[in-house]
Amino acid sequence: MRLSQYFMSTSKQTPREGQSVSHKLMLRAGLVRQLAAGIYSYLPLGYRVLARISTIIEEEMDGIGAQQVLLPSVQPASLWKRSGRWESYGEELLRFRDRKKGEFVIGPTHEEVVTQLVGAEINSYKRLPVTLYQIQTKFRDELRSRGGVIRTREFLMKDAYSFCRSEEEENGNYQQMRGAYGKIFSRCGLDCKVVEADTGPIGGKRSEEFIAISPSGEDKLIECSTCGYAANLERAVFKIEKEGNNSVKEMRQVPTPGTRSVEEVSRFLGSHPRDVLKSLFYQTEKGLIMALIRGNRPINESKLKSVLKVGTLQLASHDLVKEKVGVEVGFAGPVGLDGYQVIADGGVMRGRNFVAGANKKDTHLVNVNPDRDFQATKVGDIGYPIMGDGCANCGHVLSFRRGIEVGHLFYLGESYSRSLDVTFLDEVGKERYFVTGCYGIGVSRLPAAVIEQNHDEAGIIWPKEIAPFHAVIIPTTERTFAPSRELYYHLKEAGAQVLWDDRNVSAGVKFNDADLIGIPFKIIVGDTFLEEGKIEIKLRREGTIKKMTKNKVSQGLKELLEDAR
RNA sequence: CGGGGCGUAGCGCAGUCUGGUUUAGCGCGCUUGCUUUGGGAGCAAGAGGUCACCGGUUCAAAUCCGGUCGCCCCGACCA
Repeated sequence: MRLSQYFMSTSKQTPREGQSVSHKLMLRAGLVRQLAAGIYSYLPLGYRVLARISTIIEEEMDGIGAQQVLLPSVQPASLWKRSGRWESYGEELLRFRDRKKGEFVIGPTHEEVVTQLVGAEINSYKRLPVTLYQIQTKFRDELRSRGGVIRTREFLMKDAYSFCRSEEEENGNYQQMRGAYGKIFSRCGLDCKVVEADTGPIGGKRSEEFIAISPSGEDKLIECSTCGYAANLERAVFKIEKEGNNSVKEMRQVPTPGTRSVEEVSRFLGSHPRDVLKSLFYQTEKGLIMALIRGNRPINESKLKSVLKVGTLQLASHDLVKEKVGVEVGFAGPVGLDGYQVIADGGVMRGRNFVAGANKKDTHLVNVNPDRDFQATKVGDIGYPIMGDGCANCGHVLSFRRGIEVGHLFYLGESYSRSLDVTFLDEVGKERYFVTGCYGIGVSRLPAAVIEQNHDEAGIIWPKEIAPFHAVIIPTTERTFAPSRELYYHLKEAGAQVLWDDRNVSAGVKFNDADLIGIPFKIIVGDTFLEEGKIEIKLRREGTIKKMTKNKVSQGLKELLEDAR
């Protein structure tokens, strides 16, 4: 491609919207442009990267026998009503009506469509198992998009769905898919960690995420370096620190004027936050409940939801608590609290002599002890891990990292085939529900994740498998323009993906643009060629230069593409 | 949805507090010409603006007041 004709615009300045490294670089390199909040256009350079990533995905999916399809993004509401997600998916599901007033959605995911399709086509165990996949645009009406292309409302996703005869068969499928995902991300040049994950609104029994490690990622994960346990923070289980065997003391009231937060109370009374009981009221469909946890640990609301077996959960407002319970927030506690469920974190039950609200303004209780002074309705794990917590398997101290979720594996079991009532006939002629799994990759988020892990001050450093072009030919002076042109046509004919920077600008501009857009190799035709008859190939990542005669360049490039990452 | 910020040329910004000194300015980019060309060149001449939108106050509004919309960041929520 001649650069003078290419629809590319690079910029020295970062547009105001750019915050994260990848977002800034994607805008400066002209890969994407924003059209509206969370909605992006891909320019030729950005699209080429997506196309190369898609090719890798297709190769690996085809490699494990998955078959590519294309499903509609506009889907009838009736299908979503059947699965129950018309109600449960919430505001994120974009709904609209057509001219005949029929209700539709823009698909945020495709379990309904694909399950319906397979159910209609396949009636016999003889045609199972089957895995279908597509690379297609999804729309989820996120509350807030962020990080450029990392969290958008419209995005490109690879989604695969497998239909099996048995759990065992689906397990095998899951493992194959997990292997393929590992290959895909490593070919894209990503350093990923596989973690146990929360299933979210997709549902199902078990899931794992591939997280691309990056400090600017929005997901947090914990890892154990000893036994290898790794999990998304949302899902993480952990071992709580051991407790000293303190003797139980006599409970008494103390005045604590104006100290509401755990921090204020612990400072006022000179105790550690872990010895203060954080008592929070939540509003649920089962009414108001109190969640109880030690003051140094945040509450994990999704765990709380599952302990309570409720679908929605919201921290109750100060006014509501005052009105219903008659207590000022900040002075509420479990002692003497009648008529409300108290859900206590496991850690609470092990402690002794806590500080807790006295359900009386400006007053707390000290030496509060579980069982003696209050009863928990339920005890469960409702906390997030914090620094210093140990691995649930081996007890070793856990470490914390951040990352970008790039892939997600779900073992669904029969959940969708049951809710949509699709079945096949097994070997003995019995009607059975399909055992399914679904598998996603955030395709349009991948370039951002790759850039987060592969860049320097000058710009992007594309791993060679997903680079938009392998090399850019740069004539540095007018006198080397003609030989560079000759080389360009020669390489193009040999099948190389090359850009030819035929623009009438200084060599510095060409070098800087080539670095910014991250092309792996710069093929420089300059003074060295005039003086020694040698072309230089400069490696983007390493910065090293290889010199060779003009007729060796084609072979040289081929070799470089094979060994460099 | 709660909190914070922003909206002036294609992009980045100044001007807004304290209304009039501006024909709304600067840098980058863009166009034309000449000179340049191994790491973001120089000179000269140009093009480009409903100051987000609607309404109000005023002799006078980018500037003050009210409303609306859009976008970004933190949180909540979520692949």
